[in-house]
Amino acid sequence: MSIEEKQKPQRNDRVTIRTVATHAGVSVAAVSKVMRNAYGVSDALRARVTDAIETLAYRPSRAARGLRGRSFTIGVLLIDIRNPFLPEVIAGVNGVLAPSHYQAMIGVSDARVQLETSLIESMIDYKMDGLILVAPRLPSEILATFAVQIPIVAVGYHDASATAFDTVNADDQRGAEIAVEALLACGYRDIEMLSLGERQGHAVSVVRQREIGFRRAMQRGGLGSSPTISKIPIASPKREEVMRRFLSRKDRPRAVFCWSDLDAITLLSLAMEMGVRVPEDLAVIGYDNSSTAALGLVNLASIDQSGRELGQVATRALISRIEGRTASEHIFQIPSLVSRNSLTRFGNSTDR
Amino acid sequence: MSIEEKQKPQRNDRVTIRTVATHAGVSVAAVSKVMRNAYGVSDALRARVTDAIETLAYRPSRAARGLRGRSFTIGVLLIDIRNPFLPEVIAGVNGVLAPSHYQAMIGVSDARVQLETSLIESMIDYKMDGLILVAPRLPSEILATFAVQIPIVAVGYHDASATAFDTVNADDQRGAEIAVEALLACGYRDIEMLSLGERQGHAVSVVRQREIGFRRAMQRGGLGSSPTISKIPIASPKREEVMRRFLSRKDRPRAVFCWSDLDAITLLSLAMEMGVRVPEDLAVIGYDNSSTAALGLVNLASIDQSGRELGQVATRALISRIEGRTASEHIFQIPSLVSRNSLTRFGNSTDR
DNA sequence: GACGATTTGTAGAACGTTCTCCATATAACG
DNA sequence: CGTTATATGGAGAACGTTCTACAAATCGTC
Repeated sequence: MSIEEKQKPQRNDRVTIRTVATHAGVSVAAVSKVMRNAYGVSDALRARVTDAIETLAYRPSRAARGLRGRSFTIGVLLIDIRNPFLPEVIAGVNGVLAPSHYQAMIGVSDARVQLETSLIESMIDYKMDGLILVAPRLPSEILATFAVQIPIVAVGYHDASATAFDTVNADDQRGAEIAVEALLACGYRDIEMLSLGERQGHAVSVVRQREIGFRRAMQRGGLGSSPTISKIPIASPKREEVMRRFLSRKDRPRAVFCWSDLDAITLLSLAMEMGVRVPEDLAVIGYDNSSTAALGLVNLASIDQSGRELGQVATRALISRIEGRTASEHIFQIPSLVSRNSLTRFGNSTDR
Repeated sequence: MSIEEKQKPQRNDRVTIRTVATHAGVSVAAVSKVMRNAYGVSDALRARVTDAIETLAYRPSRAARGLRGRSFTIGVLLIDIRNPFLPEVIAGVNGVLAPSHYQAMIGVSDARVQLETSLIESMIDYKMDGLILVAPRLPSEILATFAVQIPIVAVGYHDASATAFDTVNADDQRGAEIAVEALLACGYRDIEMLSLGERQGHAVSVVRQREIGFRRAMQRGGLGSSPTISKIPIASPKREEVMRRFLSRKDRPRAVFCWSDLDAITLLSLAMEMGVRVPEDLAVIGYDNSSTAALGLVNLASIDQSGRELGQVATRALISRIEGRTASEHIFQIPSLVSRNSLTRFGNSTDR
């Protein structure tokens, strides 16, 4: 006896392309032609078939489609679903896809390379039409092998030399520069970056790019050739502990640039608890301009990189690639500063 | 000429079950049997096939599997990806699924019934093995028709009388009661609820359930038979305006229960901006115990309903249903109160 | 050593599409 | 009217699995 024993009570007679064909009194091929609006269909035939489709409420099986042709599905891979920046990207993707006949299916890899690989493989095995990978961890060579099998657009993945797939990025180096420039403009000289302590941090990741931008801007501002970059672990318990230690350091810098709002907001919160005044004692600037940062309660200055727009652009690129483009594209968006109270006390006296 | 013209440059010779069979010197059926670990396979054969699979790095096509048998994929449908509660549910689902051979594919309906329907249909058409619907908008009868075609577990959908599908819920009525009881215990008598202004708010939705619980607890506390419930629109611009108006009402209540942290946090923020002190002028209690609520900066009391746990339970229920259970199950979790400064000033004087 | 029972492996028909030929029917043209 | 082009519809072979039926081999058992 196998474990896989299953009963099938519901002999749910599905409406297939054959049902439609019979009902309309035409061949299966004819129906298929109408569905794909292929060449060689008279108006009369089309009308008849369309009618039958309507009355039978026929939907082509995606599984069967995938087996033979295209499935009209695009796969989206997210590293993480907790970071509020990622949902923004999804919103952008869905926005562009909504009026089309494409649909998005999302996989979440939780930053595990193993799972990331298997999800990408699954999406290929489903014969999806294309993939949008948001901040993937896999090295470029691996992505290239996948890209042979399926059109791929990588978002938040800095590899402008990739020829097999497209990339869509905000200019993270520039974003970090803008942050530093803003801090400099406020007169701060003693600046540190709080970055992400990744294990396999590869150069293509947005975090590393921001570090590069940070270093360059600091140098350009004449603040030494190797400014301090502290790493915050992503795991929860140690994370707060490290931040607390940072805040109570007696050589704590006057201003800090965080790689993400996620960290910046936690930092703000801990600062308040520990009696470190922001921005009087410590100026903070984040990255992503998440909706939480915009709250009056939080009031965190941040670098805006419109995830929604990134999602839109990536989707359009993917569709154009699905439709035949083969030369790779590497698109850049320019981020911008959103100044708020965590940077410097402004004119409007919202009492915090 | 059709629009659908596509070139196929990559004749990427896929490793199929046939390749494996040839390589191992056995029949296709034999390989299939090993894959499904079905009855009637000798150890020798199994070893040979497993070897071949290994060396060829064979992965069965999900599309083809879907066409004939099961696809080992379960679909998850989210109304919304912005509400940080939803990602928690996903985390729970992924946690349970990770060690199994199942994978989750997520669709986001953005609360549009149209899109919700078409995503569910797609998932069925992909021959996914089961569906987890998180707070679906579709009426129960419609879900029942879908449930005939595919195992379904609905999360955050109060219909204990459904026989065709399972439901997994936190007891939202009880949650609201707990919130009111907490406010009563603090001595507040003048309590209002800020609920969600849904268009097609149906009785099965969590929001309506919380309203019911709110009403009952208020009555039980002797605070009138029809306590005030204000509706906050979900659309962004009007939303803040309505909240501001609420805050500046001169008959503003002493305490307020928000249907979601999402609203509660915005309210807290606007209150600060407008000089309404929390909790001295207004006590606030939210729902979901999101990570933002836990921030010292926000310090919002909230009802905890562990989305992660909900996701886990739902996934286990779904798997058991996929594996043959037919009687429907309706599972309840009991939410709990997380008390914080927005409710009443506590002993620990974190200066806010 | 004959005969049923059991174990092990295979052939081949689905599943629901797409899409490449073909076979007509009709139009155009000299 | 014959010939060629063009427009329209259909047959049927994939696609990569699963799974039922069946054949062959092995094992007891009397």
